[in-house]
Amino acid sequence: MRLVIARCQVDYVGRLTAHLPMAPRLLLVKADGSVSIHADDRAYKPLNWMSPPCWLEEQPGVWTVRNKADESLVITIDEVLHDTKHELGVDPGLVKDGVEAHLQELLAAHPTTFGEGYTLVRREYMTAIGPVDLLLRDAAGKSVAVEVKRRGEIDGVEQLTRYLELMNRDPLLAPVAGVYAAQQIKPQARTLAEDRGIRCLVVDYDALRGTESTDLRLF
Amino acid sequence: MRLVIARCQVDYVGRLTAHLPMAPRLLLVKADGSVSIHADDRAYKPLNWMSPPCWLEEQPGVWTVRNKADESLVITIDEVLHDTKHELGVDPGLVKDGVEAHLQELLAAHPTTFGEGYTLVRREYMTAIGPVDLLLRDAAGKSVAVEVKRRGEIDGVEQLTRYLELMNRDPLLAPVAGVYAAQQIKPQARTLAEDRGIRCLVVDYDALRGTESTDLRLF
DNA sequence: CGCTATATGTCGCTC
DNA sequence: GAGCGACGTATAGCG
Repeated sequence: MRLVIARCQVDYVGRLTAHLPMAPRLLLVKADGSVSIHADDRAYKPLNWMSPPCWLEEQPGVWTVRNKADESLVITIDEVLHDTKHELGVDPGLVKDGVEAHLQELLAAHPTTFGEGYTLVRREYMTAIGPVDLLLRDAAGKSVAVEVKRRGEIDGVEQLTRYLELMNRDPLLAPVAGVYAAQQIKPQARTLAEDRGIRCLVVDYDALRGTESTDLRLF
Repeated sequence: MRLVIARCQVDYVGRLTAHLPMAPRLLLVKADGSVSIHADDRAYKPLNWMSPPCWLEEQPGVWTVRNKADESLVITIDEVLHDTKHELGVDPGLVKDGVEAHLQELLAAHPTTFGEGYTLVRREYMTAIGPVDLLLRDAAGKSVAVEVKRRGEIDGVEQLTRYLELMNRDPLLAPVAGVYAAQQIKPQARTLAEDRGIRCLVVDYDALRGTESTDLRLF
């Protein structure tokens, strides 16, 4: 990783055209060839950048970064204030906990969370407009489509509504009931869901994980 | 802006829980108090971060960054390999030249792109739930609502559907037809749109701009 | 490689 | 502060 502090001007031409007037900034050149330009505010977002794969051509006073799509980032350097290089190696990577995938996994493993006698048919059940998170059958054998979200907001209800509309036209599945399962459901989302006959289920992630470890202890 | 290269371990507890094992990384501390942790790849996204407003408490070997929502980032530092500070001042900021607004503008100027005899009623036609990008009338005088997007995805169809539902309740407008206009329309979005009776129109931005310059030459 | 859903999305605007 | 839409969204996962 190379760290350069320099007075520079930046011109991006690609999906849009953007220009940064001459000023001191951080230029970050990473081992994968990517380049980003940071100002002294905002943690997350660089002012400008080029994602890998891309190639940096360095000439005195002008850096040009290009990618396959012929987007370009031209960095005109007026004065270099700092320039160091550091070997970091490959990062072991981030371990996340509490994301949607894990929640879906837990619910798939414990379909009775949705009710007595519920069984799992499929995770990621494919439809023409995308995959339904969980397809279950209730005790009576009726199809139940489940949309899983960490935070239940209105767009998740829309998503499930689309799936239900489509699935209910399939005579092999219909009638299909809908359940919106999330760790937290916003009032607006709940109102819309219930108005459409979709059941809302607030899932206690820690309790579910607890069940999991209880199972592990039992067997 | 402070640049620190250090062997560190990071633990984030907040909207989710995340952990980074001990490894050398870049710690970026900005003037606004924000902190981000970068590996030697990916230009855009830090491995972990805390956005401003937030506060860094530095103790020997342990940095703790906290925000109002009581999210926390704990950085355990094993070894500091580099530590420099640089005054950058306030950035003059980015100048963008967008595409999206221009596309709407071009279509408004050339309503016959949608069909023979089409005329523009209004751009940004206000409804109770937001502005419709374009309101047109076809050759027969029937209302046509247009949603313009650079890339046509499914949420644009939902948006247009909501507008159409509302507008079709207005006796002065109804019946209102819908057109989804974009430079590119994803198959999923097309399927949903056509299923709802919404016409999809793929717009050639360059051709349209070409028409524009032809017009300019003619007059 | 292309497509789709997710994101600690972030950012900027309106209400 | 919440809600909504755009973003050069980026990025991961799967066919």
